[in-house]
Amino acid sequence: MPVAMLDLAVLGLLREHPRHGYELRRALAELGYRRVSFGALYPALRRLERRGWIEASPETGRRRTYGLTAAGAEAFVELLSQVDPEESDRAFQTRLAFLGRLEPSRRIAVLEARRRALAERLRRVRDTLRRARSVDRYRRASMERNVRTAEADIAWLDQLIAAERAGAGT
Amino acid sequence: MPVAMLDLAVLGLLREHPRHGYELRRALAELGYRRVSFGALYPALRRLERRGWIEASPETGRRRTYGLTAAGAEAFVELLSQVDPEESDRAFQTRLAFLGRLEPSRRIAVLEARRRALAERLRRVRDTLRRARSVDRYRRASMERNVRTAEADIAWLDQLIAAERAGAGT
DNA sequence: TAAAGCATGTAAGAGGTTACATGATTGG
DNA sequence: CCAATCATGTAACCTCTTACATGCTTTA
Repeated sequence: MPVAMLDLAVLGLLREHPRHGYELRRALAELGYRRVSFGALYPALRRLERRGWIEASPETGRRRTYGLTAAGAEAFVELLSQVDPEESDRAFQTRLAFLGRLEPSRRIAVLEARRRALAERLRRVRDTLRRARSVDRYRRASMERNVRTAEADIAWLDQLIAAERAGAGT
Repeated sequence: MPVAMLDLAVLGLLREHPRHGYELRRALAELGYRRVSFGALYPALRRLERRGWIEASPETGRRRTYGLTAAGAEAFVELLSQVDPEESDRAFQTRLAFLGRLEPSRRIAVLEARRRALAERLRRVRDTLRRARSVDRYRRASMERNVRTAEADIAWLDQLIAAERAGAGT
């Protein structure tokens, strides 16, 4: 069950306040989503509505303004808490953007799950690098980059976890 | 026309020598693809065959062994050379894995196109960071990570480009 | 008044996922 | 002999992309 990150982002944004599709697109861009197409966004809204996670308020002019339902708020916390070990950096970034909306204990669990996943990835990448003797220099460069990036991300997560434990306020 | 990276990887691997599906899956894993599903792989082989880019040699037992055609070799170089500015790190990594198969001048063009795309990304991310005053600390942490990562990747590309210009042999 | 931006949507098609189905071969 | 691995595939479903369609409002 890989969570659709667009769904998570939409729920998270509607948790802040009701919005219509076009407005969501702008907010998503600020979250770092490079222009979500309408062919992705509007069907996603229908999907979430069908599941009872969001609902449209009476239309104001041409706009369909959606708000989060109670079930949606629950689903949001659930989706946000489930870290998939294989999830991409991009997906984790979406998760992180809404981490402040979770209770502190759940936040730490998410950060630690991500840290474990990265540590495992680092282990695998180092292993591949060790076993690969005569690989082409581009492949080697790419593997070395993977090691470097994973190390930097783990150190970064450690900082976030430490700050979280220190119980910093926003 | 966003290039399907799986297609590119398959063409690149078959350029080395003919392989059957199951074997391709193993080779893809070594390239860093976390287990490509058969429901993705076999249809991809059919697709490439339909386009005349690969062809199966007479079957050996249960295996269908595919090789690259002349048209496939041409398509491979074409696909490998076209860097999409929006392409993900993951996609670029696939491209990089086969960069050694391009002529040196094209290699540099690919690396520089990627560098330009990253520089542009960095510019945007810095801009967002500057304009974002009162963002939540997780979002800020994530933006700062983006800046750091982009800077590291640009420096890394600069090294690759310099090595390329120096005309290093494999 | 024309262009750009606001606003919502549909249709076709590509490509991916999971689950299912089949059967041979190899190793403990 | 049973489990794992080799090997190929299909079917249903999901989500995304691009392109198209419509029409209002603001600004140069």
